[in-house]
Amino acid sequence: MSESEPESQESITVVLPDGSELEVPEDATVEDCAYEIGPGLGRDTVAGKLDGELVAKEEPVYDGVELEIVTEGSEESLRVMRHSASHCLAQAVERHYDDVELAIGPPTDDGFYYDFDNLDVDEEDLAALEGEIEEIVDADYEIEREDVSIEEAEERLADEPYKLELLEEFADENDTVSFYKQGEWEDLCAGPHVDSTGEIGVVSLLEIAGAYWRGDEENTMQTRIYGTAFEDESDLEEFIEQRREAAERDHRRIGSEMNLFSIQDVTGPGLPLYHPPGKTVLKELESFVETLNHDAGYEYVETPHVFKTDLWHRSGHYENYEDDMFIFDVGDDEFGLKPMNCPGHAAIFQDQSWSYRDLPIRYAENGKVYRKEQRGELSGLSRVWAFTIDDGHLFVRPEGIEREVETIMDMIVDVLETFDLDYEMALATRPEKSVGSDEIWNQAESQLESVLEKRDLEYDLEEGDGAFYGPKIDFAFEDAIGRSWDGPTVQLDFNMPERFDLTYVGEDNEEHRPVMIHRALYGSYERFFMMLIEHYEGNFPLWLAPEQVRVLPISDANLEYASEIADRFDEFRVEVDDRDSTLERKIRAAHDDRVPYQIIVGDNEQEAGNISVRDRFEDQEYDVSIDDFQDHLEAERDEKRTEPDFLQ
RNA sequence: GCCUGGGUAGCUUAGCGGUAAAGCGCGUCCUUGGUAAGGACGAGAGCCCGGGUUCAAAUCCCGGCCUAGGCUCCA
Repeated sequence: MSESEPESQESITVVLPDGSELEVPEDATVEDCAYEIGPGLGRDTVAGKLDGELVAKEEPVYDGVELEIVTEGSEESLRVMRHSASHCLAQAVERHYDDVELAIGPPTDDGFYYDFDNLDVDEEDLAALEGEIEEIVDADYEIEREDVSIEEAEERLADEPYKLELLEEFADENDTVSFYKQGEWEDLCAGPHVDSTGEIGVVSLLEIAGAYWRGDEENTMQTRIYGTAFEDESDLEEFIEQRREAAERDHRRIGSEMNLFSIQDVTGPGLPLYHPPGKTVLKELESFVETLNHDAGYEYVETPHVFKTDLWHRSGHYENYEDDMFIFDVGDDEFGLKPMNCPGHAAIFQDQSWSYRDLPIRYAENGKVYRKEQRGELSGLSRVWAFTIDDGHLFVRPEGIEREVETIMDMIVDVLETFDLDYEMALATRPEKSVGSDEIWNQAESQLESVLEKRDLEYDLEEGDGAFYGPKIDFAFEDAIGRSWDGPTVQLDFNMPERFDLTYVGEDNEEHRPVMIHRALYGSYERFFMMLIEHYEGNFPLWLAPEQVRVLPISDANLEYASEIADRFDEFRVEVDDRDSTLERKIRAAHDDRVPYQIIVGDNEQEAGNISVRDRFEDQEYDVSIDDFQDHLEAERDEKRTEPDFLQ
């Protein structure tokens, strides 16, 4: 920050990213500053960032601001270029269609969109619009910025009701607004933009979607056209390739190919059916947490899928969650499918009296829950109506939070590392509206913080982002192609114990209120399973693979030996490919079915009493001893290694 | 819920007013094959459901169901 030197009327100070300071005249713009640093930088300037906010290069700087110059080739400049591309889209649309009303057209993380009202297009029209955009780019119109008064803007936007609505809001804070003009077309826009349409690289329109004006379903539905733009063709091709790769990992496709699960019309939306191979994977996942739970002193409980709504009134779910619950009448009583497992567990705890010596109590359940998400939100296994949580609820003394949370964190880290997932943590603290005393909040938060500090790992502090009933630690992890997912959580709850009037008798022989901890290691099995399918592209580690080994006899003269071998490996999920087919086809099939290991047996193996082994990386080895391979498989499975590594 | 696509054999898709197609998979047979597709034949489809238009509908229209992608990273 600037020193206490006397404030000059003629010059102000801006702070550059390296911490150095630059003196510039009072009315200097971002671009002026860039030229001040160097003429080369001045010429390359696309836009600027003032205190982190992206602005046009024409924007004036102010005293003490942290200034960053955005130049060509930077990520920010790509955003600027895409924003300009969205203007070209709007220009093209207005050339092709009459009476269209413009809404907004910002850049996004991987492209841009523009929203229009009164526009009727379908996907076949996109090619024509792309062609028009190309012409606009080729015409190389200069993009001119103009600051005009509010009154002047109102006149210019007389035919644009949505723009007028926006303008009204800006009018409160600004005397002037900016327009950007290219050729015959102009738009109310804060910018920044590139200097001319010729600087826009290659533009591609992707899809049409509906979008509510300002995202509010009370408002009219507009037509949104999504597109993207890149500096050059090869970047666009790479982008399309990435989308193709993501599509190839789509768990719905792989799930159907591998016969993992189905979601059928007759059974209803968002209600997945797990087929034997899929349930095999789930069972492995279940038994993994069961081991962790057992080691950490959890006891398994089981609660029904349906409860009288009395329970949901008591837990508060009915009041807060009614629209998302499946509720129905049976005779004179009202029942509801459970949207969460915690009330059932609280009811179990409540059923007897407890001493401080009994605590902590740790209940676990693979509990299926039902939430009536909006139909349009449902998608494969990632958004469903019925899903299973590897739920755990702990009832602890307030001073015992730290110790328990520490154990839970160990379990979570164990899980994430087993699947080779990089993760981040965040601590969410007390929001404005909350229940519970200052004392308990402070005590809880400081214990959570202490757990995080001890790990010596970085974490984000999300102040005020906790639930109203308690603070929490959230995990997020990244999959094999860099996508980020919400992961496990540890959540403290001061509310549920109140609602259920949960107590334990302390050393002082007085009744005390326990704190409840909600925790899940996977979150929901459905979501985690989906993520694993896409993370591994269906190539599960040995311990998870629905079929672990396939025995391929070279000819049917070796069928008997093949089944003998299969018997030797019957502690694994092993199949014999006994179809009348060539070895090549059998190998191909085993590959397509993503089996980690193939055992190949022909006359040579049969005579020698050994096997040939091939893995999914196409490596192979002859004359393998059955015992050696068996030992290896056991170790690979039990250590939950990620890749088949016998031949690696 | 709302917008835009889509729903045809177990799977992936073609056909888009005039006799329902292909590849994979499945079955039978020939082939007995040594490291990513040998060959022949065959079975398999209320073309999502309901209504309408038409001499004629998988195809066009209306309604429903399911499904995919969207539904303020603020001009």
